[in-house]
Amino acid sequence: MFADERKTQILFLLNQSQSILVSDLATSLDVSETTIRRDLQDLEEQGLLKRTHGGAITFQMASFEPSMVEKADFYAEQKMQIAKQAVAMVKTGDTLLLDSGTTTLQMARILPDQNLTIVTNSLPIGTELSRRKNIKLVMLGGELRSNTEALVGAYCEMILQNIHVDKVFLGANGIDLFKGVTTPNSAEASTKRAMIQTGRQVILVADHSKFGQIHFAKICDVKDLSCIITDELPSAEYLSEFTKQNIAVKPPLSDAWEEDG
Amino acid sequence: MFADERKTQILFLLNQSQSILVSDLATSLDVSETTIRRDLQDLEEQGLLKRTHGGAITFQMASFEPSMVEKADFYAEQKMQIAKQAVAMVKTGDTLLLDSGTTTLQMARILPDQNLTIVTNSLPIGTELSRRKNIKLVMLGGELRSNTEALVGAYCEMILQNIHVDKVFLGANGIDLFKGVTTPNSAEASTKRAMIQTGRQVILVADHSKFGQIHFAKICDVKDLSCIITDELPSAEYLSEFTKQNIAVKPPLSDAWEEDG
DNA sequence: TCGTTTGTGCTTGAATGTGCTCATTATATT
DNA sequence: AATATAATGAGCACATTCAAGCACAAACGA
Repeated sequence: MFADERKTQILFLLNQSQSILVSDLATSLDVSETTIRRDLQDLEEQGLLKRTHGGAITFQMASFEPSMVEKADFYAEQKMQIAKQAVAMVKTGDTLLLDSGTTTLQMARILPDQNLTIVTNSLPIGTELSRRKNIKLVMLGGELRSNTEALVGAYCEMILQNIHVDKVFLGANGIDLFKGVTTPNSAEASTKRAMIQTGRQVILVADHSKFGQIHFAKICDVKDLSCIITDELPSAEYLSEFTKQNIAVKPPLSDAWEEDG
Repeated sequence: MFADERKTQILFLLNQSQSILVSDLATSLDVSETTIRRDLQDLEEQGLLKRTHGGAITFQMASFEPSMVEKADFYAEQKMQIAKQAVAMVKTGDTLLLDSGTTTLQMARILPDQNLTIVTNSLPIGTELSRRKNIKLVMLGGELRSNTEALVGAYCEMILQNIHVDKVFLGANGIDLFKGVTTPNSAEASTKRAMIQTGRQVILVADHSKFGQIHFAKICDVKDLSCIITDELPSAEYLSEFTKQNIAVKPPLSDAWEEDG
């Protein structure tokens, strides 16, 4: 039996049972386990299955996303990476402003229960943090936008004009070198703009898909940011511009960084 | 079964019941509880579920989790009666202010999905109403008091000074003819006082146990109320005083009432 | 024939997955 | 508020599986 025949056979067997053992394959195909492992490695590189310890499984078996998780949020894992990076910037005693958004919500979830003051305009973030003992929570008020569960408007901005925080963690839908940071809704853009005014450091959290996107309402220019946390380095063009404007860019993989911006 | 298969299975089971026990998972997946805990830890890190003591819950579930205050509520049934009475006073198009508290939370839950504007300083009420399509929600901002999940303080009152509503539904801990309406916390009392200023009609929702009680911080005099909704008629002394001051008293059993006060 | 390439199997140290124990912490009970 | 009960996390031990390097053999072209 040729190697390619064997690989086809492996895929056939796998599709029947959804998961399969290296040892079983070795027995039934009458080759050593080493050979099977090499085959599985090839097949995984071709994206045809997912290896596990002791065997392999189909992608349907491996991926939780499609039907399982309610929100078909494809970037859930990346957002968690970004959230971890962001949380790493937080120090005990800090006063933070968390904008509404899924990434900042993840941040709130993994925020350590240390002495902190958190300001937010996001209802779910508020609910999440309301149970924490060592976190002092200040909600911004205002009208609720139901799509984003964010509070916006004049009342919100009225409070923002009266506070000052150490770090603002901002979400956005698009980042473009020329058009700046943008979002679809103008009321939210206005609120986000007010948020930027309240913070010494403005940190944008955005996955790589946001680079190059442009949406209706402009929030600010790229130069108004102190730091961008993302999951994948943007193109050299973006990077050099960020460097020129002294904006720190933090992808999740690296470890040590300076904490200025 | 491989670890990844097992994790997929965990998510599948979790999505069916919204919450799940470590012990049940260990039994049905035939591994030790230690292993299940490790799986849950991984899944939590990926942002796919929220761990609790003894198991895990979905994020949707997490925001519904009843607060401590609500659990230990002996008068739940009475409060539901009061809430029904209160909701009966609401008309389409009304602008309402809902104070924080378990009775007003019940109100929010049974509020018909008609054209309404609701202002509230309660985080759980906000969460409850955020899903309603025909209700425009305005959150008051401010610092969160963790016992009551109410927003209080200067920022809250700043917004209150800028709004006006048709009806204020107020909660309190004590009602006494001489000492007035009282609550244990002075910050909340101050906020409630500001609420009273914003409304044409001030409706107090309070079960019968509150009559005669006096707490630390005074909110207002009895005469400042337009209406009291309760579950059991108070003593003749109270009733005659209320009548004298033209305050409507509404126990739940009766049906027809005039809607002035 | 030789040297090279390709496929396969073996060996070994390292990595991974799992379950157990026990001190600590969270929750429930009184 | 104090105690009892249960759940957790950290560390350890054990078994299994893996990756990488080496060895061997068959296939192939010169």
